[in-house]
Amino acid sequence: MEKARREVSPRKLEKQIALASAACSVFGREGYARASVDALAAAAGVSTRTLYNHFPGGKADLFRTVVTWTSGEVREAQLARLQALLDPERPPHPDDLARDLTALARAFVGLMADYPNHFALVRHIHAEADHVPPEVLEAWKDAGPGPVGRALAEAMTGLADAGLIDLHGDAAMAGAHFTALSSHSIVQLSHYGVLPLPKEETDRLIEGGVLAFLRAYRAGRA
Amino acid sequence: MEKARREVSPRKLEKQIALASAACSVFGREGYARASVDALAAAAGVSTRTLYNHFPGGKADLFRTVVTWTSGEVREAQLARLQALLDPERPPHPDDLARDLTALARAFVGLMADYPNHFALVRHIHAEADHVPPEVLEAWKDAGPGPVGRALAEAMTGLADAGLIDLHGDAAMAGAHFTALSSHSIVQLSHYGVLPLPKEETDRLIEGGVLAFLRAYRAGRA
DNA sequence: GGAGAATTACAACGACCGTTGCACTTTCGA
DNA sequence: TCGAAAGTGCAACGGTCGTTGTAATTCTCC
Repeated sequence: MEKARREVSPRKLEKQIALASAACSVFGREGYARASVDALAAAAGVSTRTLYNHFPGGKADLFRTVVTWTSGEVREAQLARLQALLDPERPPHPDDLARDLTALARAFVGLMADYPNHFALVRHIHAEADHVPPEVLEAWKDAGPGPVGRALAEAMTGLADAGLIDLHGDAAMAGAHFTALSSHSIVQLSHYGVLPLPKEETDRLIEGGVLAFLRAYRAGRA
Repeated sequence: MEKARREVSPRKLEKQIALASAACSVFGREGYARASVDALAAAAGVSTRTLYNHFPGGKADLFRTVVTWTSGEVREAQLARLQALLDPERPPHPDDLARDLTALARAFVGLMADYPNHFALVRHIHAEADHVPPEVLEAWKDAGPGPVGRALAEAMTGLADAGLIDLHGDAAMAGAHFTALSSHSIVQLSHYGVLPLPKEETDRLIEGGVLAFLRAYRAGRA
C-alpha cells in the first residue's frame, strides 16, 4: 500500500492496513448495509473507537479506502500475470499460442479464488451502484477494469503484430471476447467463485473458451 | 401470475401482485437489507399492516415471493423471444443466420432494459448469496437461468442439425459462448444496464459478438 | 522511568427498523 | 342494505446501528 491515506507515521499505517484488510473481508461478506462498525473493528482486532480515530468519516470513509486499496492490489496482480504470460515484447511461438492463452485464462479465473474478498466486494458495488458515491465507483473503475482492459488490448495487438491472431479491426473487443469466453461460464456456474466448481469442469470450460476464441481470432482464416 | 401464493380470492391476489411488483422495484433499488418494510408497503400504496396480512412471514416472505415471481416472468419473456427468433423446428435460411442471431442477441440484451427491476434484484442476489436462503437461490435458478440455458442449447442443436453451425461437441457450451460474446461487454460497460449505453455502441458490440461467434461456430470450417 | 501518543472500555444519544396488537373505517358481494 | 372481509392509522415493543465523549489504560521511544 504505497499510497498512504493521510501522510502518517508507519505505526498508524500498519493499523490502517489491518483495518482495511479486515474490512475488505467483512464488507465483501456482508455488504455495506449489513456490515456493522462493531464487526469491522472486531475483525481487525481493534476497538470501535480507534476505527473512528483512523477513519474520521466512519464507515463510509473506511469503505472508500477499502475499495481503492483492494482494487489496486488486484490490478497489480492481474497486470503481473498478464505481463508474465503474454508479454507484448516477446510473443509466443505459434505452436505455444493455445497453451499460453489457456494459461492466461486460468490465471484470470484463478484470481477470483486468490482474492475472494475483493470480488465479493465488487459484486456488492455492482448491486448497490446506486448507493455507492460516484467518486468511489470511478476510483474502482480506474484502479481495476480500466487498466486491465487496456493492457489486454495491448497484448492482443502484440499477438496480431506477430501474425498470430487477426484482430478483425478492434483490439479492445478481441480482449473483451477473450475474457468473455474464458470466464463467463465459470463466473455464472460458480456464482462468481463462491461455489467450488470441480477442477476438471473448470479446465473443460476454460479450454473450450480458448479454443472458441482461437477459432474466431486465429490468423489466416476467412 | 398463474401460481397463486396461497389459494385465495381474486381480490387478495390483486393486492399481492401489486405488492410483489412494487417490492421488486424497491428490493432491486435498495437491496434486501436497505429496503424497509414501510418503503415496501408505501410503494404498493398499502399500509404496513396489510403487508403483514398478505405475507405473514414479513419481509423475508415477501422477498421469497418476489424472487420466484419475477424470475418466472422474465423467463417466459426470454423463452418467448428465443422461440420466436430461433425456433428449433424451423431453422433459418443460411443467408439469414447472421441476421437472426443478431436479432436474438439484441432481444436478450433488450431484456435488461425491459425488466430493470428484475435484473437489479438478481444482482443483489448474486452479491448477497451468502445471506439468501438456499431455497430462494434454487427457486431463482430453476425459474430463470436453468430453463433458458437449456432452451438455448436446444436451439443451438437445431442450428447444428440444419447444418448451419458446428457445435464442436457441446451444445450447452455453444449457447453459453453465444450469450457470453453477445452480452458480456455490454453488461460490463453499461453496469448491468444501469448506465445508458449509446445505441450505436450497443449495436457495434452486439454485431461484433455475433460475428465472432459465427467465426468460431459456423459450419464448414477447420 | 517518564512524557506523550495511541488505544481501550464503557456509557450514552438519537435514529431507524421489523413486528405486533388494537380499535376503527372502508369495501364489496349477497 | 347489511354484514363480513379487507384495509387503515397509531402506538408501542425490543433491538440494532452509527457515532461521540470521557476517563482510564497501554504502548513507544527518548
